[in-house]
Amino acid sequence: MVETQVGHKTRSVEQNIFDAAEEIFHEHGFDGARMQEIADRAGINKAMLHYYFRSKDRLFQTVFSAALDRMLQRIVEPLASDLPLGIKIRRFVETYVDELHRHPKMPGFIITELNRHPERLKEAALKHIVPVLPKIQEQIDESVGEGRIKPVEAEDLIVNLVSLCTFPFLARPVMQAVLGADPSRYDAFLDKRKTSITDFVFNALQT
Amino acid sequence: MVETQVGHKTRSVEQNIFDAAEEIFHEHGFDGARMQEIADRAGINKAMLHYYFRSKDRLFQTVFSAALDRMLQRIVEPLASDLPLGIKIRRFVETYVDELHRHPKMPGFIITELNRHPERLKEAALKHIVPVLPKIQEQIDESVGEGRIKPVEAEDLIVNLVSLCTFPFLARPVMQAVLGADPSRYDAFLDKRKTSITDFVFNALQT
DNA sequence: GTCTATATAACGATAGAC
DNA sequence: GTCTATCGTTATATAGAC
Repeated sequence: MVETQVGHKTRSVEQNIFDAAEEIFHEHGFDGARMQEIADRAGINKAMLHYYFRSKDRLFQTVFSAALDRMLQRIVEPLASDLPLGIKIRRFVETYVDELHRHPKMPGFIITELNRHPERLKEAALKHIVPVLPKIQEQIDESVGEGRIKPVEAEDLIVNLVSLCTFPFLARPVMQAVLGADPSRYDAFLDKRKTSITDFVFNALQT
Repeated sequence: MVETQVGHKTRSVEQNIFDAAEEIFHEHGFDGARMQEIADRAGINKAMLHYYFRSKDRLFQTVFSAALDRMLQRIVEPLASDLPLGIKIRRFVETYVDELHRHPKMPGFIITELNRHPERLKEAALKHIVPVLPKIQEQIDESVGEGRIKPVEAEDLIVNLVSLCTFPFLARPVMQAVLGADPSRYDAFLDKRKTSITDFVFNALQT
């Protein structure tokens, strides 16, 4: 019983550290993050960070891998399903934009850190995403054969979808200012885009 | 003549420092950049950086403002012209993607630093961009009235165009891996997108 | 203007008591 | 496991000779 309690307590502290590290790293990146700030937010001492994660680099790796895996999963999951192409696109945009609303800083975090250290992208993280491309291409070719949509490369279609959804979150400070919108109006704009992106893509594909 | 020489020499050293700082800041961001590395690349001593720019923060501000102004100009210039909407779109995509090929790291640099310090976005930088929106909206409404294109918000169209062009450069490490492409093939993909983006947008607008 | 040498502060990490 | 105290290093920035 004592061991179980200790076990639980340990897991809990480790989780507190992870959660705190996630917030700080997502906000400031690796270079801008301070171990002291993570410790403060976790409500523990700086030495504890090293006790549980040995080094700043290891702690970061843990946070980064979790973020990358989560984002890739959120992108692949709806695209890998067996739904018809149109439903699949609509479903992807809705679920992915919702995810971005929940974690607006994740794409910027991942992209910045990956540009600075491309070696952090492990092969394993991509295993489930590569086979999705040929599958989508099949669906496209099928619909094209039936004369229902215009021909398009699967690569382009997916890159377009992800770009249209992600970029307005990434570039929020500039875009919000350019559109002359306050934060809540820009949030509304982002959410409204769930339908406007879908319409835009559907129109582009329509024969 | 001596003063002129000194003047030239001074401007040249200052320019060397700026160029070096630009490379380092664009690559590592503010937090990751080291004054020593900038000095090394400029071929001068670390103390000189402070002699010419007083502090790391001031040197960064100079580099950042230059980057932001340049990017905004490259986006606004073709959009603010008097060309017909279709030509304008094609022209924008071509010139903007070319600019991105020349400076692939600028969008990531600007976006990262602006997310961390939104206060760095001065009102002045946006003065020339805000009036562009109503103008494009006019052009859209006109073409819609003539039954040549589908109705669309100018905000959405511009955000879509910038997203489609910029994101594949921003997320290069992930996207290149996902598409299973080597660097040169991904460069070809990016360049080919100049026409595929234009086609995609034209199709989306087509009645 | 340009250098060397150094001040000052902050960071990641560890030692050692409890 | 958790703390305090501190080590060793590195960062920005400055002082002062030339």
